[in-house]
Amino acid sequence: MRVGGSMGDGYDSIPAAAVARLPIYRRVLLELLSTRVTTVSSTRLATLAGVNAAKVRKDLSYLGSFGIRGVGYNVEHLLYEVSRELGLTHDWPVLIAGLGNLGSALANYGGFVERGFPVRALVDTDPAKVGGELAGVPIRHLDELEAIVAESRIAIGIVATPAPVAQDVADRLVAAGIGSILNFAPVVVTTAPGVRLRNVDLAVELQVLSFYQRRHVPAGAADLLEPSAVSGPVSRPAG
Amino acid sequence: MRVGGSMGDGYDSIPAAAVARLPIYRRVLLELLSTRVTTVSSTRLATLAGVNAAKVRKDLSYLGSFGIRGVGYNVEHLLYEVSRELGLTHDWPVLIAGLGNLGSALANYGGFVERGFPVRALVDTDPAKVGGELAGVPIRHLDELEAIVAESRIAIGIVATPAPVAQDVADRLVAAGIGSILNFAPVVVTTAPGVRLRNVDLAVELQVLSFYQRRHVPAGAADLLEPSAVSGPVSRPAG
DNA sequence: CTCTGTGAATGTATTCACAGCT
DNA sequence: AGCTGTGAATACATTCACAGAG
Repeated sequence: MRVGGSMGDGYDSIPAAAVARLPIYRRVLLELLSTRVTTVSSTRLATLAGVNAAKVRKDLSYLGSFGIRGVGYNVEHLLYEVSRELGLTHDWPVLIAGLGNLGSALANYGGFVERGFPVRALVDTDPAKVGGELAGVPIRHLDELEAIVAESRIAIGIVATPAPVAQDVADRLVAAGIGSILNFAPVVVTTAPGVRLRNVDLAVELQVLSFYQRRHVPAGAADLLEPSAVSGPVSRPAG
Repeated sequence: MRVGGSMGDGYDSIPAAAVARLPIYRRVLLELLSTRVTTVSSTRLATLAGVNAAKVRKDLSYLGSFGIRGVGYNVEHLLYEVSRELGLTHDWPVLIAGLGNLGSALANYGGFVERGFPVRALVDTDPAKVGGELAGVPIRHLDELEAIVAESRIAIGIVATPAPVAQDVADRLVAAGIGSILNFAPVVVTTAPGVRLRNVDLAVELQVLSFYQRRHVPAGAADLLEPSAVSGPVSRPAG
């Protein structure tokens, strides 16, 4: 994936790769807590998270020394520490900009609110949509952004617009004072340094799978691309 | 991120981190092609992809030497080479298992078919859904998996079920002969070696953003978690 | 004896910087 | 001159392996 370097502020002492795994550990810990398990070893946590035990111990050691040698980690305490490190001791209200197929889907998807990211505002520019609502949240016009961000204390903006307007919308979100942007539009957007930004492409993972499976072509599938006549003239020796 | 190691087959000479970026380059190249640009330098490609030029050149060098010194890369030819390397010279029909909020959303999302992953089959176990259709694709019962996989030449199975049944469904997909699985259920699933598998959590990126923004708490947000009474008893020195 | 926490070792990824082609 | 392709250098991440706490 696609984890960048140190994301701007020079504060992070925790490696980016470890940060990216904390949410997985947190999910496992929540599951363990709900099944009344009170203690967990690095080995068990590793199995449930799909990584190896040394990695779990190293990752958790960046947060402090919360385990007990010979015993393991207290599930509830570790969950608290991981949540605190991730900033998930409180909710982060999000706004979704762009309510096409993907935006609507994300607005209805319960997984965000479940993990502490309630969808508090929806904006679009389509007059047919503005004034309506989705998942119980009113749809307002993109132009009202500043007011919405202020009144709803929005922390993170999710961009789910068509590619051609994604950069524009991201710029407006930043101008409205939003400090973090998650971009799902099929284009890379950029922001001024200081704004936390992630570009996510839902189809990337499929394409990666396709790479690793490419030697097993499904029989009978038609080719879409051929080495075209135009690519021939590129002057270089064959091979 | 969340890229694993070498994904099983010992063939890959291309680093996993580079593979994960090829889809981004491909997207940029498609955009350039549609705007009639015929040549692109590593610097320009890097800007559009949101990475640096040295990385672009190194990544592309794993595919071969397709650039022209002093000039740049031929857009159409490079697009072909990248597509070929990713296995995207033909479509990869996918099946979606589980049609709750997320599964339905993915079925309606046009981004998959646009990038060569047509949704050819939908399965669920809910009698109220089976027999109906979504985005023009009939919904069938999970039990018909083997037949569906064979008749529709399914290459990749997408799991979007509730967490408790995700592992079961993944096992059935593998038993039905599917070689790649993309799991969106909020739980880590595992498979026998040889099956290509990616576990994706849509909320992970939000949690990572929350980590990097956690020192800027939205004013007035209520705390959800407190150091609980239970976490106290963990015996270790403070600090 | 069990299991954590962590230095040291190893393995990957990124970046530099420049030779060499156009 | 401009730009690629790539060894060498650096930075980052993972894994090993074991001392030390319980």
